[in-house]
Amino acid sequence: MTGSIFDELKDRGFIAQVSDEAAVRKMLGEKQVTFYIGYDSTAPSLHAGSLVPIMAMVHLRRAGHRAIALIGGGTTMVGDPSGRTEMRQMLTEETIRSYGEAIRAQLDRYLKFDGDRALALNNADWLRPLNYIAFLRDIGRHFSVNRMLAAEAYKIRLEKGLSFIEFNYQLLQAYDYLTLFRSHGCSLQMGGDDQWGNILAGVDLIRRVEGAAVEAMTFPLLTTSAGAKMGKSAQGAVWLDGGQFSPYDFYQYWINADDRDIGRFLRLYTLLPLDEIRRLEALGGSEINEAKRVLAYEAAVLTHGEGAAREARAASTAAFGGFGGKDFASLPTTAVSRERLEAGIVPAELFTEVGLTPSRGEAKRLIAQGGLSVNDERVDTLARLLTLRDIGPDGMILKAGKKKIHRVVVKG
RNA sequence: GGGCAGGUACCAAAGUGGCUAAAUGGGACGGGCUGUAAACCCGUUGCGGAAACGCUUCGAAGGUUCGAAUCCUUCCCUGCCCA
Repeated sequence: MTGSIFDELKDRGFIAQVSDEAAVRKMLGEKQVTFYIGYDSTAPSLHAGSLVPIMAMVHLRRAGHRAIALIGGGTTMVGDPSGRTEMRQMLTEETIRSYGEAIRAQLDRYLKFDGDRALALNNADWLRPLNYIAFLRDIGRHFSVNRMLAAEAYKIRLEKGLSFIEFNYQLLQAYDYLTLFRSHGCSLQMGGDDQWGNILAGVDLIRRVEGAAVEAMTFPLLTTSAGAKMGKSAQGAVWLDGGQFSPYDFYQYWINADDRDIGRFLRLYTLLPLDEIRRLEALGGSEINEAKRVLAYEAAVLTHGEGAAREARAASTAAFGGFGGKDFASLPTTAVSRERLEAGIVPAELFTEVGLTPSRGEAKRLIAQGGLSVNDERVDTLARLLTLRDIGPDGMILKAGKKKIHRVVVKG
């Protein structure tokens, strides 16, 4: 048991609000605590925005505590209105189930579910069978509509519209906490700061029903220094699934971080000791790129494993570094048939085909603006055909803008 | 259930019969400068086409018209007020 895990989290910037700081510090320092974080199954993969709660679980688990990752198979059917301007799209049961499984598998990579110190549960197991009337009488009566309506989380929705189904979300989440308290002795719930109200509702419910004191803690909702939401890139969401967002792109996401974010990100998204982080963030000028490489590599190791992280780093160095090994093999690559290359392909077609541009029109626009290049030579005419001759020993390197790179090789 | 106001491109928001692929702002993207950063400057921003031009888009479906985001009908959805 690491006595100072609470302070470690605090120093790393993980803590936004705590129900009772002294009590939480004490319990985390004295005994094994069972804590939980819920993940709703709204997408087939988690993205970089979920990394903070994941890292918090990793830290706590390493410190000897017991982690419960709660897959929201039941709550996702209702949809959390907190902080949203509109109602979530309703997903089918089947979709929710498959998303939930994918997310569970993803979390397993960080938490290593062993059924003892780290376990994955699904709230569909206890929410689905609920009886409406019984639930209203046992649980619903403890909730004050007046108080709920006054909550910040509902403010926007009271202006734009809030349906009854969503209004129930908080009760279900509170009931989750109660259930985990009863079945697993769970006494700490964490989540993003937008979950504060929902989490406290659970704390209250447990106090009223069980007369027990349990705790709550939230993580800051991060934006980048440029004001963007965490986890959005030019390519869209920064998925943690390598199939949806390649390790190379993942690595690049961190490399491209704003200078001002480096220290913060190193603390949150790597397990490096604070001393080392302080050294890295002190680097000035272009040397800060060294810190970015460490951040990108460490983050990639945690999410994609050491091998993939190495490859991503090598590809990145090859594409941008100038010096060092020319390891283009790890760049995202597409194979094109020999026949088509012999005939020649117009750039707009090939760039769009490999996904560097969303449409031919966009590709043409970029050509007109000097934004496309092949083997580092600017494409300045729509007509220039790309052929076998453009394929070098490392293939043909296509670039859209300065940062989006793709490699084309001959098929077979 | 009744009354009123709305649903326009990624978002916000103009447009009320042809000059509108649709003003403006934000966002995003590209170029320049740099350090694969920020700030700043310039540019682009429906799809196809080298272009001429064609095609699809203004909640949905029908209709009027030479011509519709704009007029009519029905339907779906949202907000406000009343029940």
